[in-house]
Amino acid sequence: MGRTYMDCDTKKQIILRTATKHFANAGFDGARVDEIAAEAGVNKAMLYYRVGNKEALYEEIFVETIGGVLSQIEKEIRDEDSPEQQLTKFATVFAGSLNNNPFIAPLILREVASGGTHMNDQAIFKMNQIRTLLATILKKGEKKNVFRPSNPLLIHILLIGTLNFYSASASIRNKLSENVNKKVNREEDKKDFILPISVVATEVVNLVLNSIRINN
Amino acid sequence: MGRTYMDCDTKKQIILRTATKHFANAGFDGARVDEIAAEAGVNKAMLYYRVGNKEALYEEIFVETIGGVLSQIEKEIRDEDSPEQQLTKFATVFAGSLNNNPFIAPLILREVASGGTHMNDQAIFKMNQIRTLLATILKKGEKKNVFRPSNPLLIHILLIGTLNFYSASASIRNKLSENVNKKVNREEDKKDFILPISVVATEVVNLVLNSIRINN
Amino acid sequence: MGRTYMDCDTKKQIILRTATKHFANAGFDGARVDEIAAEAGVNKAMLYYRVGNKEALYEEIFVETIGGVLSQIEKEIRDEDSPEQQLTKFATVFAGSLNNNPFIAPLILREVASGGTHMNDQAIFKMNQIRTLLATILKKGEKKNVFRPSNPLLIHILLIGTLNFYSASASIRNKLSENVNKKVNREEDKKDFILPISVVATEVVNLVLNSIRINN
Amino acid sequence: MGRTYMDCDTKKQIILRTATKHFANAGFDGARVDEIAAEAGVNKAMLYYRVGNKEALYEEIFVETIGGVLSQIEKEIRDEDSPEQQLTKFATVFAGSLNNNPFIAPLILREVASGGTHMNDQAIFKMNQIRTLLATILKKGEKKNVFRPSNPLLIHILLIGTLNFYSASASIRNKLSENVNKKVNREEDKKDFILPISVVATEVVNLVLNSIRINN
DNA sequence: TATGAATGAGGATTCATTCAT
DNA sequence: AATGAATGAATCCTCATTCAT
Repeated sequence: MGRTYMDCDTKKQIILRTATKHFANAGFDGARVDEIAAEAGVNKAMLYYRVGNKEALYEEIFVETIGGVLSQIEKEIRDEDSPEQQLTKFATVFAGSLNNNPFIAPLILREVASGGTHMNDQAIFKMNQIRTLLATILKKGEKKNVFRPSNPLLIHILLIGTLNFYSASASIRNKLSENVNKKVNREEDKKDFILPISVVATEVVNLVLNSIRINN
Repeated sequence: MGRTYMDCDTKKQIILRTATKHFANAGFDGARVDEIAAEAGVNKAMLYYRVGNKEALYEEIFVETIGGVLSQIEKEIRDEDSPEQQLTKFATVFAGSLNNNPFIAPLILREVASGGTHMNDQAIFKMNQIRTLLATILKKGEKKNVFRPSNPLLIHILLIGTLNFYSASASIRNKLSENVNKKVNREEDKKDFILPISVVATEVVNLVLNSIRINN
Repeated sequence: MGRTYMDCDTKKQIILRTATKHFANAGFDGARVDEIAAEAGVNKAMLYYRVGNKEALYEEIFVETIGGVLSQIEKEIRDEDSPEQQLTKFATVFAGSLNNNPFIAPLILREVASGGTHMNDQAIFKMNQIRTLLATILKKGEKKNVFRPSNPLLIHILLIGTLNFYSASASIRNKLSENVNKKVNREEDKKDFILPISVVATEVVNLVLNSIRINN
Repeated sequence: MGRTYMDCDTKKQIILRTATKHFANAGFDGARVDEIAAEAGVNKAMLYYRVGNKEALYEEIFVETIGGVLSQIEKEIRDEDSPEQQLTKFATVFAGSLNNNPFIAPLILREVASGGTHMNDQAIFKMNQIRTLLATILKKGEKKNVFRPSNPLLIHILLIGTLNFYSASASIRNKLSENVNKKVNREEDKKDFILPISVVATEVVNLVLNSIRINN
């Protein structure tokens, strides 16, 4: 019956969602299969039956997570947009993803920190597609003579690194801000710590545009 | 005899150095005390005798690592330097630290990803001092009328996030570049992936300076 | 199927029985979870799966053990018995329990010696019920004018302390008797050491009765 | 120098006193050599140098403790006393020892519970001497026709078991009394729990005397 | 005599994974 | 498909004891 299929899909989705949270919060080694199964409301053996093992579970959620970001960006960027518009969208859509799903940034940061230990080919492929997408935008701008030549990787890291770091650092920034406000009780300082990520995205992309844009 | 003291210091230093590597590579949960002890060439019980436990070991190496970066920056930045010089030094010295010690960036990224789970007060304090140092440079520039008003946290994240991400992503970038070169065998692309971090630092700081510098 | 349930119960029962022996023989700190699991024929992880941890295991067997004694006494003492009969039964049934289960006395003595370090509320409650039961018998005797007023705690300790001490001291008494008989080889002395606990119970309870009984 | 010797003796005494406390409170397996050394203010290696090992330390304090009780009883009981006086003194002096040194009872109870695992020949010898002493008093009473024939071991256990149990159970009785008083708030009940051990000794010995004394 | 350092052999507990039903 | 039970291989940590000086 369709119902059974739907139930299955749903259950799998719940497992993946729960696993994403645990892997993001605790890392691959810190996450506990028991806890994931319990929180997802499925029997542990069932989880293995459906997913394979911890490694496979991780790979699945990682690809899914990165894939989500990629498809979001691809969906929003139109061919008819100007390179400048496309670059801006790249940053803001990425930031939007991080904002909607707070587990993306920790997952990426941990994976980067570990040198991609747990990334499979699919994950590498999708990460690369994101990078390629940005490079294409920049090349297109160069061709249209609206962007100066630039190092795409540098700009990629600038955007992705900054936004991921900002997104993931929310709770550390909280700690730091508490630490600050104990001593100096300036309201302005406190405000600086709670900048929305959309603003960060805009600022960073403007910085980049100011640098590579060719004005006439 | 001084030699005895030196041996002790050395042994603890070896433990800390080895632990730093393992915690950076595998994270708190992924690191194995047994492996750290074995690689450091000390008895496991000895490690506990000197350090306390895994948590304490981690805290110690984290504070030491962050403290090293901080003191390096503090040492290099002179009062007599112009705000622009100071800002540049902030970025390049930080980048230099990451370059000399490849374990700094992964440690920071993981800590950020975990929301600072394993950071003690000392660590928070030192991280905050780095942030404060940058903010002070920016404020000074504002006062001297050479910098436009800016959000210090934003610039902090921009510099720190980008550089940490770049430093830690070395091996992932390798994977991506291999992936790229399999298909398209352009030498130029390959070059883009092996940019030295000092260059990244210079580029990023120039981006920032172009944005906040007041020209006359 | 019922069989599955029975198997489970049986396995847990085996664990508890084995643990009781080890805790009685070696105390909480002296007992080894590994040995208990091995002797019970279960995997160590299984033991944790079923019981929780060493502390919980101990608490469980202690409550079970004390509970067994209590329910035995409660079962044997009838309302229609005279206070004198009830007091006698209290002592003899308690002694019978100690006789049937040689681990009760060591468990109690160790717990008393440690100040109840490992006793949970349930254990305290059950021990108290035993005490209350005796006190009730004595009060009833007073009301019926067959017992003189007495300190119930004193009589409690007299009965319980003596019987526990006697039960647990079996092997030490053996050592002492060997020691005695090496020098003086009197058969009568040897006999004194192997008095059955039921006799001890009768003697002690008669002592008490002689003291508190009101004769007409 | 005599001073050095005195210092040594003193230090050894401190070690033994501290060890007695720890072995009484935690048992042989629960006691920690580190803690004993630390609390005694001596280096752990020094403790081993002076004492040998944990086993030897335990044996030493046990013999010393039992020996103290024995010599106290021997000192107080006079040949010229009547058997009745001697029996009374036996109980009260033993109770006095337990009262002065709260570690005696737990040590004995634990040793009894473990079947004398850690008792050496000396300890057995001294415990036996206490038993012999009582038996001698009883025999003497029989010969003088003031005591009925009795089982000396039984009376020994009655006195020693009760008093040890009472002494060691102080903190458990506290727990029970708290438990009682939560529900029934009768002052009299509370009083029953804090009977001085000297009273217990008198009561028990009177019970025994009433039973074995020949009245004319 | 005195001590900080060192260690081997455990000891409690956990965890990913599989099995039996 | 689903689950409670089972397990081997760690994993962190401790502790009595010894060593080097």
